[in-house]
Amino acid sequence: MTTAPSHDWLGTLADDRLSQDRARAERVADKLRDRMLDGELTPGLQLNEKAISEALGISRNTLREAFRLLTHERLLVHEHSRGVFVCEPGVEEVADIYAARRVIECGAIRRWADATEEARQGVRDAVAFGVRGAETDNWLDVGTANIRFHRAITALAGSLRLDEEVQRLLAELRLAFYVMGNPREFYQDYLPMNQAILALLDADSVAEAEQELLRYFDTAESHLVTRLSGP
Amino acid sequence: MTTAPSHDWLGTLADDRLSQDRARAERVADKLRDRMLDGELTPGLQLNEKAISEALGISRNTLREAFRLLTHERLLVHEHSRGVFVCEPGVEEVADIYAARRVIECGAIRRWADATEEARQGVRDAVAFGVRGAETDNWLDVGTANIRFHRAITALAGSLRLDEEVQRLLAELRLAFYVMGNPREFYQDYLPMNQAILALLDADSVAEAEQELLRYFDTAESHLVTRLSGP
DNA sequence: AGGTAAGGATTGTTCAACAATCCTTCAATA
DNA sequence: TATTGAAGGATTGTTGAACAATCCTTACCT
Repeated sequence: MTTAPSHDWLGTLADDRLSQDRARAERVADKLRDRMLDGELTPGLQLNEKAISEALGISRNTLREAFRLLTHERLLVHEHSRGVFVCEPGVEEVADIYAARRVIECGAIRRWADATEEARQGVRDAVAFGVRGAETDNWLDVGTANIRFHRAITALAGSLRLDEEVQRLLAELRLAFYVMGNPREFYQDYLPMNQAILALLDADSVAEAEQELLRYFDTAESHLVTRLSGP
Repeated sequence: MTTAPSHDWLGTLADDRLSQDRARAERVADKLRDRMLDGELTPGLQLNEKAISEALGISRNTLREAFRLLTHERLLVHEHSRGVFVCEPGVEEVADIYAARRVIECGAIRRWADATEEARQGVRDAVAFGVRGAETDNWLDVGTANIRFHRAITALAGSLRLDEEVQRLLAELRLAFYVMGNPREFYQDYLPMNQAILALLDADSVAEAEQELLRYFDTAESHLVTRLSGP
């Protein structure tokens, strides 16, 4: 065997290994999840086992395993002997999700002073990313920045399990967001709120920041609910 | 076809339907979970697919689905091409779990006034159940009462998703509890704490109740950690 | 119109086979 | 002796097929 040319080679190798290491079902689940969060697979749609497994060139069993993974993430619902469908969160689901977020994120933001400097910087980075997106009129970035912001808030608590749960909740919410047509109209209101929260945090006014965060939840939830129950 | 004799027949049928409807995998998962929480399947143990599927008289596929359910509950860990193992929570895991519980349960208890009367009664019932267990020297009941208490506290927030997450966290903790030999010694300290918290809540001293809850977390966590990192 | 029976389509479950991977053992070599 | 490498067995990963169970549609009959 010949020795490979000295490159910075181990880094990319580790990445490859990581993606190879993952089970096929997980990669399929990733693919489907992307399609769902992009809005290509719209809520309510039924996913046909035979058609999809043939299209992806995998067996039905493997696809079913991918379905199970996404069902656990609450992105799909499984109805016995009927099949799997893309979740369409209703008003109750949205209320439940926001109740959970209120508890988790408000509890996390209160740890601002105790959090690591790294975690605090994560919040600042998320806001900065959103500002840059707004300046360049990239409203898709503003949307992801908003999600990043709330994940950063959660990370202040320093619990991986909490982070995962919030990630699940946010993914589920994105399925509800599809009813919002214009993302700009939806997100442009939230960026200044995030900025305000960060300013309060940096001024060590944690209690006020929490109040502002609660206001955000109220407006965002009612935003969604009126759309869902409206026309 | 002959008509069935008039019985109260639909009730039992619905039950049957429900239990039939429950996938076989879930029943298998229940069986395995019981064995794990009884301490029969000790942390670190590998679960062999072939042996277990044959012992239970089910197919390997069904067993794998049961494994997935338990993996999602974080009672099992799955290592690619190596198999599934019973989780053995270490010090970092315990710290992570308690960080999450602090955020969730403290956030939930603060909703005492806003919660439904039903939810508040759930907390009282859990404490009462523990008291009864202590009076009759049934320390197993005191243990389950403690778990019930914390689930009831969580339920004050009114979010099913939060309830499920806490249930997962508590199940994971029970795997760590197996290192505690004597359950009585472990739980008898916590019952009076729960009583004190309830008394404060019923006196509408929510902030003090939260402080007491935090103290509980501190003592319980250090209890566990010293055992885990000690001998 | 309403109920019913047949049929096709889809999902549920199991099994057997093979590929891919990991672990152990053991021998060879520096 | 310690390390490397290869062979082998054991376990998991994935697939395809088969059949049962269920749902949905259609067409028919009263």
